[in-house]
Amino acid sequence: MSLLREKILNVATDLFQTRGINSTGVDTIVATAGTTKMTLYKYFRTKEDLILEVLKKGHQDFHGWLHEKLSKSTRKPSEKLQKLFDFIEEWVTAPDFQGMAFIKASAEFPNENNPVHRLSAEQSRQFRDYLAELSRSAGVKEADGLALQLSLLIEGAMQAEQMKRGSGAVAYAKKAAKILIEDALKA
Amino acid sequence: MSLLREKILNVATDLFQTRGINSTGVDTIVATAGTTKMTLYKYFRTKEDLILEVLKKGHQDFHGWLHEKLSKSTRKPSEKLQKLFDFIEEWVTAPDFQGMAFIKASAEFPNENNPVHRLSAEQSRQFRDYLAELSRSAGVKEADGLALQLSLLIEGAMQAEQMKRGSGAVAYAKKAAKILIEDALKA
DNA sequence: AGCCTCATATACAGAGCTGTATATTTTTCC
DNA sequence: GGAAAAATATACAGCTCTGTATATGAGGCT
Repeated sequence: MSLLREKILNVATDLFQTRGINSTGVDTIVATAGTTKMTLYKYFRTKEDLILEVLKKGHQDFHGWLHEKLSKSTRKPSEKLQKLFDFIEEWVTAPDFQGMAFIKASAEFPNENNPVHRLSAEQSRQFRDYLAELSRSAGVKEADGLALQLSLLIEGAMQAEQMKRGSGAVAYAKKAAKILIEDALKA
Repeated sequence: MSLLREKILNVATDLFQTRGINSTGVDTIVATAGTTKMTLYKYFRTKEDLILEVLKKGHQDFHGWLHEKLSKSTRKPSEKLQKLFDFIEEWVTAPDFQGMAFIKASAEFPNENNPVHRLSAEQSRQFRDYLAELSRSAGVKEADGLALQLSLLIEGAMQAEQMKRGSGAVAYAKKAAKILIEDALKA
């Protein structure tokens, strides 16, 4: 509804990624968004609330994008699993990719009781569940196991690519995934 | 040489892992170490210096431990690659494991020009080089590729285990590694 | 004893941080 | 036009942070 709220969310998303969450003050956020603290605190109760909203939006964007891409690409569940890494590659090698929000957030808030950490862990689990669902539909018996392995490759590649752009990590993750998927389908 | 310097390093290592680097003030460090800021700044020029030293020590500890374990386990290069994930599992499932320092540090300092980020990336690369060396000695043709894939699994598993202790990620990483290694040896 | 190095205690400057209070301007809607 | 709502400008309280300055104590060495 509110343009300003969205603007603040987008600016915060960008700044958190490029400078880190704890290193980004609300003053910087409102200045970049071209508004004031009063407005920010009208839409978000605290900075922590803003962080949580940024995480939620980021996860929705990623998950929604991926799910739509997969849906449009093919209807056969077995092919979806094959296509998966093509889209992951597309996502990760996009020029504005700067790391996965929930991975970084969990590093900045290591305490397991911290709300930000909890949400990050929850999102990581949700993504793994989605991978398990894909695997199960594709006829993989040990779907949970494969899902975990694929998530390690994906999150590892995202981590690697964030640490050094153009690392080429995703291409190798893709090859590894192909081998693991084939093996899991045989079993 | 100095006991206090070591004490500060150890305390900082622990606090950085459990609370995050940016969220840990030097006041907290010296209070926990049972000393004062004057002493800390005698041994470390700035907090950034301290962070860099903590990273260096952490990496040396890990790399030294792993290399010794591998050396003592077997002399055959091909077996080393097989044993690798047993030791990784031992390291990661140790009760005091709280994530890999250089992974977290790169998330807290995303700017590629930041010294902390640079050192983190450097350590990540060094570890991958070590894996490539192991792979090459074991007779793997595409050693760099396998090394990258294994590093994704390892760093992904470390990330997962840090996010949620007892996730069992390492066990599945191990299985995946076995498949990938076999495949790479065949090629 | 006297010296010298090491560590401590304490205080503080200067900056940045989150969150709020107050007052003013702009927009919206009838 | 005129009232109600939304956004702004500005200031500030209270806290935490890094890094330094100053003055004091404690232990080893000759």
